Amino acid sequence: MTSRQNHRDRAGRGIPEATVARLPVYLRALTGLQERGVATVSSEELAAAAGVNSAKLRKDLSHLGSYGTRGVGYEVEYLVYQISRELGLTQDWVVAIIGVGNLGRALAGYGGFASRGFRVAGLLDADDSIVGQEIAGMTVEHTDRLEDIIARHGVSIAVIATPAGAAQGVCDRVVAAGVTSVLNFAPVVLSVPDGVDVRKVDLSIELQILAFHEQRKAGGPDGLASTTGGEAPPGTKHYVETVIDA
Amino acid sequence: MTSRQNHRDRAGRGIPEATVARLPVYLRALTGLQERGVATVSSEELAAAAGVNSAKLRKDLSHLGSYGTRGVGYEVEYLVYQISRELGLTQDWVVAIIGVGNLGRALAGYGGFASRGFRVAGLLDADDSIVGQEIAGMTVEHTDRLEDIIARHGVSIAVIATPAGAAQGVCDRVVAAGVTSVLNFAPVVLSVPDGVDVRKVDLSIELQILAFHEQRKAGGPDGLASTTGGEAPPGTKHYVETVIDA
DNA sequence: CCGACTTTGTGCGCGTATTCACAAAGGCTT
DNA sequence: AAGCCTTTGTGAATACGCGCACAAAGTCGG
Repeated sequence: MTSRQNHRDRAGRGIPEATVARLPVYLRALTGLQERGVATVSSEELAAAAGVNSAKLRKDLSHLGSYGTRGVGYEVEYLVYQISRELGLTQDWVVAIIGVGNLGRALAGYGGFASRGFRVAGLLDADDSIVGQEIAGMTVEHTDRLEDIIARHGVSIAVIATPAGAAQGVCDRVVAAGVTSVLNFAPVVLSVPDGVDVRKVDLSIELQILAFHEQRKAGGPDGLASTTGGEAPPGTKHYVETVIDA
Repeated sequence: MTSRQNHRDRAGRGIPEATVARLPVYLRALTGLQERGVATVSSEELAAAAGVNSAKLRKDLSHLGSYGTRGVGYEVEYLVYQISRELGLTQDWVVAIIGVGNLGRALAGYGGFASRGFRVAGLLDADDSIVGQEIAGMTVEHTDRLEDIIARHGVSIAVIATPAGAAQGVCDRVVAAGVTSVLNFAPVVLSVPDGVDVRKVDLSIELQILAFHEQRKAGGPDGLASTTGGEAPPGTKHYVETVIDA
């Protein structure tokens, strides 16, 4: 079906999502090696640095048509370039941060933006007491100007750091204004039209996943301070009134 | 092999990881419904609210032995309790935040902790100019006291928000002090002994994944401003000297 | 120039996750 | 009380990701 050439396929356009998610990790490990002056690295070493299986690493790299040298390893500088290129880091991406609360402020000051080809073109907030403030060398602007700023600077990635209630509205607006990638920090499921990518970062979810495993280590939901099997059976309307607020 | 009873298995102890990762999303959607006074919900509705396929939702819920009523749906309050219990949110988990920079401050002020059974027992930093500051109602303590605080408060989850260079050291210390769950915001791969869970939140990686897809939408790595197929062929030492710093 | 050694690239089998599609179950109407 | 209608729970098919293990490829020492 898919025209599968076996020679210089340029790895096809189909890099698995799981691989894409690991490329930034490899890249980070590689730039670390580069700074230490390492010229070549074996899949074993790089895999260890990235915390993955070496076969997985090799398969990942093979997807982007990368060339290692058998018996030697991979040339660090070349790999850095290849991965950067595949990830689109050889060009600049313009980012807008919407919502300048504690988190937005932290993001604005985050060094990881500028250093990797992401340029923050605007900080926006709906709160008049925040608009006009100087943060990380930028002046916070009002969300009224959102469409304007997106258009003028060619923003293609929006970082949403607003309260949950405002997130979907902001999302709709940035998408309507032409943004096709959204990084969402608000604890809501955003709905977007096809063709728009959303990635979610959710502290609360991560903590809950950790709590699950923590509980399991301690002996499962009925583990410790529980009765000797005499819980309220399913169906019994007896559950604790612990209400979890938003 | 695995004793698979077919009646009241209590869903076995084996909830798939992918399911666990979605339970918090369901829980959030459910508490939203609860606040709006909704008493029952169908898998279709809940799935829509959580942004997943309804069959997946039903299978997920079936794993925790949950009981819906055919022809009706699920009782919201009951599901909230079941999921909370399964995730371990019916008990409190004690958290310490290490690293009180911009991000640490934002985390300290994040409402999602207290509201869902996570109690922040300490803010710690190695910088003397930060130690002693009052943040979100807590006094920042020196990392020297880390082991002390973990032991005294029974911290089981450590949130690492230090610079990259300090993260592994801090991680080793908290693990040695008895912490078995780590939420890592530092851009490094932490290595931990078996039995310790680490989850990673990494802004920079998320952005790079978005950039990848953004680039693809624009026509792949060679898409736009590229030559008509006349790139430097692989093997040619010709790559751009764009150096990406740490 | 050759042989031994190292390391890549990948075929293959396995386990997990996702989705469809439908029978079973229960409520509700008449 | 009977049948219709809705919705769950799950078997089965498909897709995906992972890791082993090994042949192919290339280097390096003698």
